[in-house]
Amino acid sequence: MIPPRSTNDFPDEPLPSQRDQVAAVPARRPGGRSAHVRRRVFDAVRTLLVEHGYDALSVDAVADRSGVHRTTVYRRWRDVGGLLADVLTEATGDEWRPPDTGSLNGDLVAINREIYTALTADPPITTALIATSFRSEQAGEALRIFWTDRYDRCAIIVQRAAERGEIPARTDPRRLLVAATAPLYHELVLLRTPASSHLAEQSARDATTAARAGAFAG
Amino acid sequence: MIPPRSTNDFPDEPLPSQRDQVAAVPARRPGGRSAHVRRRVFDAVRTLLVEHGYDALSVDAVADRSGVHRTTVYRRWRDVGGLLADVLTEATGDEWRPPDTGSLNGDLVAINREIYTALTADPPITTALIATSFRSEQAGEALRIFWTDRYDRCAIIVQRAAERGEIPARTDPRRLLVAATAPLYHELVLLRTPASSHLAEQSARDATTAARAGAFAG
DNA sequence: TCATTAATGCGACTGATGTAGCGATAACAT
DNA sequence: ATGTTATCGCTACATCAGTCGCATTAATGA
Repeated sequence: MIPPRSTNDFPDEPLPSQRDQVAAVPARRPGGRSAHVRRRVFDAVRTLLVEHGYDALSVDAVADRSGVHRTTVYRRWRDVGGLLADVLTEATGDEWRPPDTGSLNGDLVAINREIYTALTADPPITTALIATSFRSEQAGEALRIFWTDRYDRCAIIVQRAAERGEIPARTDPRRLLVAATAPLYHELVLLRTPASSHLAEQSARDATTAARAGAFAG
Repeated sequence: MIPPRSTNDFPDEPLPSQRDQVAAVPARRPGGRSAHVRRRVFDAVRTLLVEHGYDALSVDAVADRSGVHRTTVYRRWRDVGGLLADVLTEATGDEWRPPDTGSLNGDLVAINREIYTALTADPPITTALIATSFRSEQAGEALRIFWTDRYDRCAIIVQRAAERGEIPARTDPRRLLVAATAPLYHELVLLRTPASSHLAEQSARDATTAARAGAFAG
């Protein structure tokens, strides 16, 4: 349905072997102008998000704010989902590291507090991103990659806990992490439960208890 | 922002004490035509959903399909979210009962299989409803009510397990049920993980193990 | 039967989203 | 420097969601 589009600008220069071909891919031009457009648009997206929330985020608003023309934004990002996907992707290559508090429960609590903060932030950018992921292929894919990356990085927490002898060695990291964090997303995003701040600690504690009892090791 | 609107048609006749008041609420007319419109529109929604999926569901499409005029649909349901909310509400007053297999794990597996089936159905109506709940107040509220009702009804499962001595008596039903079901929603709806059919059994088993170990009782 | 008036039908209108064509600008190669 | 052309700016257009005012129909009460 939706034609495949690279959200990243100019990820690679054409290979030298391609330069001489007849039907060569058009040469890209990352220099100067395009980069400026990209930066101005991203700044506009972030500014609009934190100042007026997701509802104020339309392609037109971003275009007005950034000074870049409407059609240019549409051409390069297609829609709001593409914009958010690209901004998220740019932010996800960061140096985030999982917590290391010395205990499984402490690590899980730290993670859940981060999630809780993100999901109850105002304006609710994370929730808006999740909502957008249902409407935009690009946003959905970007979010999926983001989460996969985070769960992969957090696997070390489970490994360390196993090495300390807190939990069985065969414990599946992803299952444990999902069990610890999913209730937060479920209550706050899907069920829209009035936020209770000890939800983070509670879910972490329940997951720790489960892991110690040998769950996630089947 | 969004003016409150009753999604249910003619839930109550005006009270006798209101009939003589000067600025009385306009009398409703449930007879014949309105009911026909309602039924035709609902049929159109359901038909479009199962035949062409959520993407084909617009107010205009429903109006065309049902033969009811655009503006009438807009007036009575406001948007697609209102339509879905009303259809869901009509379907939720049913006689659904939680499973009773004789064991906590059996009951949780049965529930999770239902959820799994719903979330992997094609066309993905449940997922579409969740997506819509982010855009429509009415759909969000209807879904919230639906889920709250289901979790309330399922509390009996936890009670029975406690009476059988499977789990501590102080186990919190909702926490246990959320722990058992949330990973399904998380993987299938949010993370969009390629569906693996034993996810239902696995999550149920992990939650059972956790409950036996005394989680959800703090 | 008949008057009243909800509720619907109808067409026109607004606003927002997204696209197409084309000229203008500036990045790159020579 | 200079030509080529990728990219951008601009205008016009198309589509869809949603609303408004008014005419028409039919449910209700008398």
